[in-house]
Amino acid sequence: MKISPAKTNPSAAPVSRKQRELAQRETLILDAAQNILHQHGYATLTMERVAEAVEYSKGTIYNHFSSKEDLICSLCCRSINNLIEIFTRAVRYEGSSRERFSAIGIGYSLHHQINPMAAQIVQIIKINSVREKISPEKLGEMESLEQRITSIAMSVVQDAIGCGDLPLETRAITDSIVFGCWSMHYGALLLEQSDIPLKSLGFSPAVELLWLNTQKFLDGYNWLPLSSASGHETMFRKLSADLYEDEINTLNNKNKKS
Amino acid sequence: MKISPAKTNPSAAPVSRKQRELAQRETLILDAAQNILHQHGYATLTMERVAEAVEYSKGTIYNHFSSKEDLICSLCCRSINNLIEIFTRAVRYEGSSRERFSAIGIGYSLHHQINPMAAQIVQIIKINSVREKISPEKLGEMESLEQRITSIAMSVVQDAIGCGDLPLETRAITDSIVFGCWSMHYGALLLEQSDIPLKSLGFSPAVELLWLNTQKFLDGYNWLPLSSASGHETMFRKLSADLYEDEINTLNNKNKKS
DNA sequence: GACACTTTATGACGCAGCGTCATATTATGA
DNA sequence: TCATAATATGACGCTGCGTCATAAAGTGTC
Repeated sequence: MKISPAKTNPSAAPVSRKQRELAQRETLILDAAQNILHQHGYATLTMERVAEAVEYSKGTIYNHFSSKEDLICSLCCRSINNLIEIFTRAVRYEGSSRERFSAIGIGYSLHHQINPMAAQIVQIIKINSVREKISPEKLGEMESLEQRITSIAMSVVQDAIGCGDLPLETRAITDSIVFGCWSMHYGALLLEQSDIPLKSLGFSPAVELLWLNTQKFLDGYNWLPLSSASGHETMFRKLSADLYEDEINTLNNKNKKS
Repeated sequence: MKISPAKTNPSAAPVSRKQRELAQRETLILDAAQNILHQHGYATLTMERVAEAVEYSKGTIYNHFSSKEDLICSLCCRSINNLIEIFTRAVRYEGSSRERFSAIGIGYSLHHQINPMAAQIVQIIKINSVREKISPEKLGEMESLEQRITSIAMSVVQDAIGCGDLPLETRAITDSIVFGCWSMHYGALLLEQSDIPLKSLGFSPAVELLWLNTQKFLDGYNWLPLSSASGHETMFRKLSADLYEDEINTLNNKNKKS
């Protein structure tokens, strides 16, 4: 049983009604899966349940996704696409290179606070034995998205080097700065998501620490303008207000409800 | 079916022959599980297979571990215990506070390079739906180990503040430094372990980046003595040679084989 | 060593969830 | 209207977890 190409990124290719219907249903399925994930957790995400939610049979779901892992990978791609939009917004911000880079971090953090399951999914997708079950095409798609999002982050670092905000050392540092921030954010959000009792281990809220640490990290690289303790808060609030009004509202509503 | 307390940490309590035999078998089971994990990956780790490997029946395995997740959690505890030994070694090192703290990072990194599966296990254990299946006692045990290892790292930061190597700011920073390093290391090693093609995304080897970034991070906090590009390498080699000879040999042998 | 009784080991069984495939249903087009 | 192709369905096979009635081994007493 084969089915249309079903591109996540609808290229400019002409699409027939069939293809549109198919793409639509694919979205429907993904929405349903996301819902189940958010409302009842990963353990209850079964293909049967997804099928039931969209009122199609299991077989039909399998026409769209070659395995459960494949479906999850698609959710992951969605998430990265979402992040790409956020990153792009941050990069276009009118501010110093450091502000723009920091804004990326805030966006990343907000995205994961709004979609707590995203972190779990990303985490699950990274487990090798899970990866093995994903179709090569979908893995390729995810990889190319990762490529795109990485290059967005790297471009800001390049800008900073270009305009002298970052002292140019002999060694290439673009990758190390991006990797440092990525790993720090990734690690911090995973640690927060998992129900490790950080608080009882003596830690302040992860999101706060993450912001502070990112600034210290950039200070370590002498990324101008250097931060000051008082400047931190101001900058954080400014960037949040200027770039992420919607996200912050969403987050507040979410917290209110629970 | 109940069975003896089976403490992982053999407290000074008098142990009967029975209890000793039981503890021994528990070790046997854990060894077998670890083996399967290392040789054939997570996907093939089934309770049946473990039972077969130790030549006991499945039921007997379940006398020791209430679920598969419980068993994995025990492996995780082992891993943390291993890390505690490494951290302790680092803390006792005769050197500056910064060297000792950095040494912790190196040890953490080495441990995960030697036991690639450790990262995967830790990752798996952090997924909520997995956690739910672990007995509260074992989770408590793990938590207390996490408590211990955290406090070891924190103690070095405290020392540094005490002796003036770290400028004392108004805000408590002990937790933020430890959390920053933890998240950076955790994130970096997870990213490396997962088969994300970091190289093709334009990144240098994760372990190198991790070391550089850790130093930049500590520089950002003004942890004396500040690092210099040339000093990095020297310090790294010195610490590795002085503290982790065994680990490095193990690692080299491992790489030679493959 | 025989017996009663307790403790421990066993693997067949029930169950859940993934993925398949023969069959049923619907769409297309001549 | 009918033939043929495309798609949907859900019963089925399979794997792996965890249970529990039963078997086996151990322990203590005479």
